Amino acid sequence: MFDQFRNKFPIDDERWSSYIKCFNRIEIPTKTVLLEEGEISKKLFIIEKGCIRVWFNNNGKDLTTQFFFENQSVASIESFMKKFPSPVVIETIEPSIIWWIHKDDLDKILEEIKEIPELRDRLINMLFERTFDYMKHFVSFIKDSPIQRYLNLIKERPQVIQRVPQHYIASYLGISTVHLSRIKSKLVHNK
Amino acid sequence: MFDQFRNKFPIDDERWSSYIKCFNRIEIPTKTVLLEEGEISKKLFIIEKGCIRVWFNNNGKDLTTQFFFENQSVASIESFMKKFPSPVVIETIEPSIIWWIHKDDLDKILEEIKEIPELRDRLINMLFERTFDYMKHFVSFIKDSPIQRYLNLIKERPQVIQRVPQHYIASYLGISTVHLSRIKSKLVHNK
DNA sequence: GGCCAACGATAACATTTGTTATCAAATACA
DNA sequence: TGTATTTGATAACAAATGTTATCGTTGGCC
Repeated sequence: MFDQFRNKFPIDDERWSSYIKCFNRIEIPTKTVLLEEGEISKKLFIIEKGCIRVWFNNNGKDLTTQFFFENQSVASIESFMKKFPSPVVIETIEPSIIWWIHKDDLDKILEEIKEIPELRDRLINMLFERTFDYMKHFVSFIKDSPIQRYLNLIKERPQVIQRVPQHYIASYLGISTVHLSRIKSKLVHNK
Repeated sequence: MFDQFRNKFPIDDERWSSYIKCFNRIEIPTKTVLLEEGEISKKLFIIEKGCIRVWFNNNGKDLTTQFFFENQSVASIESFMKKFPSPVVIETIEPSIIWWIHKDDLDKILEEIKEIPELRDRLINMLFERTFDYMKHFVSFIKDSPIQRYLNLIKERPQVIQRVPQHYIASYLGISTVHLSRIKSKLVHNK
């Protein structure tokens, strides 16, 4: 899981393994909740295998805001950073293998590797990689029609189309499942 | 304009006035464009009097993303920070009195006052004050109906309702002017 | 293998929202 | 002051989207 970082930076074996020890590996089934709404996020998750969605409850309907797959890291960023109660739920949508690290340990590691800024930056970058996409997704709600959002998704994140059940995709696009079905059928027939 | 900062921090008169000199005061009519789409933002604007809207062209329609009033500062943040071409237009919607400072001068000042971190932080905070609201506005597109967005606006930014022409408000809410009219009339009659 | 739940398509109807056109009121300005 | 422009309301119609219900398919699980 972490081999991509090994050998790239001057860290001796002891230190490396002390870092690795901070990570915990769990195997969990579909629909396992990793972070509840209202809970303060203290763990960062990294996906070895499987798929996670992040969503919140909006007047009884779930509204999916993000999907994550293998090698991506997941947290309720605001909650994790600022110790707010999380507005969102983090939940698996496939049987998954997840690594997690406690915020305290992560902070310690980040503090310790200050001397190797490239590694530190690369780590931080990896952790918040998806934040930019997240923003883009928001803007697309303002700019684009549902059909356009769906086409963007096909183009930019085909994994989502392939692996995620359609009703979660509908919730991500902000439309009803029926309407998503209609859009798909229109795309097949008219084109 | 800048008196709110004077006397609060230990800066001698010479230095203070050298800073003030970096700011330029202009009086401009309604519909003056302060930053064009595609231009690289090099000026930060502060409003002494008047009102500014930020918008972009989306398939021929303008889509307003933010409004600014007295004592707020305005820039196309991404463009200003990273020297990207600006995706947005910055334009007055009232006859206005604006102060502006060039990015180079601002950077110089921020560099110089590093020794007074409180002032530096307060300045930076002031500059990016509206970014958080901006985010909130995006989320509300996903969570709320147009009626709800309008009610939120009445509650949280009554100035916008009072001072901004209705078609700009509609464009900010992401609906047609006709629909905004309908919403208003529904609110008056049903309630 | 059989059953139950999850998933997805589709139809019928309701509601929301956009479009176009028209008119009245307010405002700017020559 | 008079006229043109901007602004806002409303009606009539069209398009987009939601809701509810039904049905067939798939897949997990005992």
